[in-house]
Amino acid sequence: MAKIEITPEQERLARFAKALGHPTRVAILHFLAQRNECFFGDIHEVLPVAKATVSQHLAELKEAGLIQGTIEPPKVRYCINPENWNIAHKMFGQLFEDCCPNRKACDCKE
Amino acid sequence: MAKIEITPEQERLARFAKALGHPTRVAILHFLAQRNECFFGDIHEVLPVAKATVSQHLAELKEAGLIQGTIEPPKVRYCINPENWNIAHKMFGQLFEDCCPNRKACDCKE
DNA sequence: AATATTATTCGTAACTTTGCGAACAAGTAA
DNA sequence: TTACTTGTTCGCAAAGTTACGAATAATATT
Repeated sequence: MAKIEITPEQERLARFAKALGHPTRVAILHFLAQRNECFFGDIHEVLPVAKATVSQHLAELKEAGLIQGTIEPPKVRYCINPENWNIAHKMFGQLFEDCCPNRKACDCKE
Repeated sequence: MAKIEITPEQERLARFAKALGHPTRVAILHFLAQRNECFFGDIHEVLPVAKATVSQHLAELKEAGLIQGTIEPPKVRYCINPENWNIAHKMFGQLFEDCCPNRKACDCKE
C-alpha cells in the first residue's frame, strides 16, 4: 500500500510532453529548427490555421519553456529556448533509455 | 502563402507526446521500467489514484502504442511495447537534435 | 492626428480529458 | 451455484483544449 509520490521531475517531463502533444506544435518546432528568421508572421504564413490559433499554440510552447519570444516592433521573433530544450532533451533521453527495451524485464508474451 | 502540410510523422510524434503528457502516465512508465512483475494491481497499489483512473491512463498509453497488456487470468500484465518504444525514442531524439540548440540560428536576444 | 502593420487577447462554441464511484464482466475457488 | 478476485466500462461532473473571428494594443508611417 506504499503509494509513490509523483516527483517534480515527472511533472516537468509531462509538461514538456504535453506541449509537444499537438501536431501543429510539432510542426512549429520543426519549422523553427530550419530557419534563421522566425517571426510570428513567417510561422503563421505557413500554417493552415488562423493566426489566433497560432498565437495560442506559441503561447503554449512558451509557457512550457520550449520556445521564447522577443518583441522587435512591430514583429515578434520566436525561437527555441536552448536551456530548457537541453533539459527536455536529457529528460526524454533518460526516460527512453531507462525504460526498456533491451532488458529481459519486458516479458509480455505477445 | 505556401502552407505546409502536417506530416503523418509529426502526427505520430504528437500522439506519443500526448500520451506522455500527464504526470501519472510518466510515473507509470517509470514504474514499469524498474519492474519485472507489472500487473495492473501492482501499478494501482502504488499510485494515489482510483483504479478506474489508473485503467484509463493505461488504456491511453496502450492506444498510443507505448505499452501493451496481456491478460493472465485473473490478472493483466502490462509492459512497454518495445517496437513502438524504439520508434518513439528515435523520433524524439531526432526532434531534439534537429532543432537547436548548438546552432547560430537560435538568435533571440534574451 | 490618422492610418497601417503586426501580433495578442477576448468571447464563444464544440469537443476532450480527468477523475471518481458504481456497475459489470470474466475467470477461479468453495 | 455462489461467492471472490481482478480489471474494465459506464455515467457523470468539472475542468481544460482547440479553433475561429472580432476587438484590442503597440508601434511605425504618413
